[in-house]
Amino acid sequence: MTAPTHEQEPASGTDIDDEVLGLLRRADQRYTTGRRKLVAALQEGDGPLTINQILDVDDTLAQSSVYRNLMILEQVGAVVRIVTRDEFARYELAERLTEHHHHLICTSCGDVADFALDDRVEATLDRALHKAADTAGFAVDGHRLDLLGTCGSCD
Amino acid sequence: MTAPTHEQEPASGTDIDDEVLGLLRRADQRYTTGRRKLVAALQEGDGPLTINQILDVDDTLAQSSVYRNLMILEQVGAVVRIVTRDEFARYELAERLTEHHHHLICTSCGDVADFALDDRVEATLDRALHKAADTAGFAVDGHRLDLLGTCGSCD
DNA sequence: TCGGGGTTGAGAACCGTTATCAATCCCAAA
DNA sequence: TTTGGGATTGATAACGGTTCTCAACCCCGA
Repeated sequence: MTAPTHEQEPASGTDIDDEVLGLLRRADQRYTTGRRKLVAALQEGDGPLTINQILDVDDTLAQSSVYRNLMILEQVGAVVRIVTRDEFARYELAERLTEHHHHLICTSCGDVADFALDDRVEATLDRALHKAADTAGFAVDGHRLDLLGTCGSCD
Repeated sequence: MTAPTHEQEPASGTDIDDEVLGLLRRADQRYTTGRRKLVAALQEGDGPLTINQILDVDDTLAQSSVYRNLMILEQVGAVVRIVTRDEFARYELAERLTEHHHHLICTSCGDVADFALDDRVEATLDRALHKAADTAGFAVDGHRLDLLGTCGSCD
């Protein structure tokens, strides 16, 4: 989502929890058990998850709480909300907690997987984007690049 | 939306109408007055429009008909539905009727404007994307690149 | 001119999401 | 440890963008 701060090693495991804890604290929010389970569920998938996918991963979570906590985690900067083609929103951990990446969106089943671009390509892209934005009087704070097509399991 | 078929000159004015007419005919659909007005409204804006923006441009159109006809025009390949950040979908003429381009999405007011990238950048990007998609067993049929930031009028 | 299938448009229904609010939990002070 | 009180939870109602319904209308062909 955000322009790459190249080579910020991917925090993993409890590192992510620490980071999320800090982000929540900064906003006078607690890192409750439910929120921990939510973050854990998001770490599971290899791409952004819908609410239903989250509830499938952990059926001890309540739908309304998941919605509310995802909203809070997004405001705090720990989670990003993504809308693709279908009617469901998807959520994933913010790049500050993972790595800069893009999405493979399957136009058949709607599933979304992550992928990364070569750093060199990413750099030239970033340069071109900033130039284009400047001429349009637009202040960039990130870009979003998705690939549309058919995933392996839909062949 | 679709990978660039470089240098297909932008059909304009009645050319677009002719093209849309053909697309509709091929699906046994008529190009009625309402649909013509809809296509005209989409040509107005310099970016994808929401339903409300369309109704503002032409208040003789009925909301339910606009929704239905946009759906039909999308199935036929004349229009593309776009979802950005907010809760409103946006619609624009398909690239086959215009030109390959990308979107400047203002995270403040939600407005969306078009912009194009240098052909050279577009080409290297396309190459890198296809390579990435191949290794993921993904059949590409297009990409989507958006710039997120603040537009001029929101400074 | 007439017949009939496509199209229209006002309103109802749908469904993902958000707001509500009483019950519960958890931190901090005593 | 106990207790008070504000944050959090979760079942449910409300919301709103979009889709569906269906009678009235239009338009093309015979």
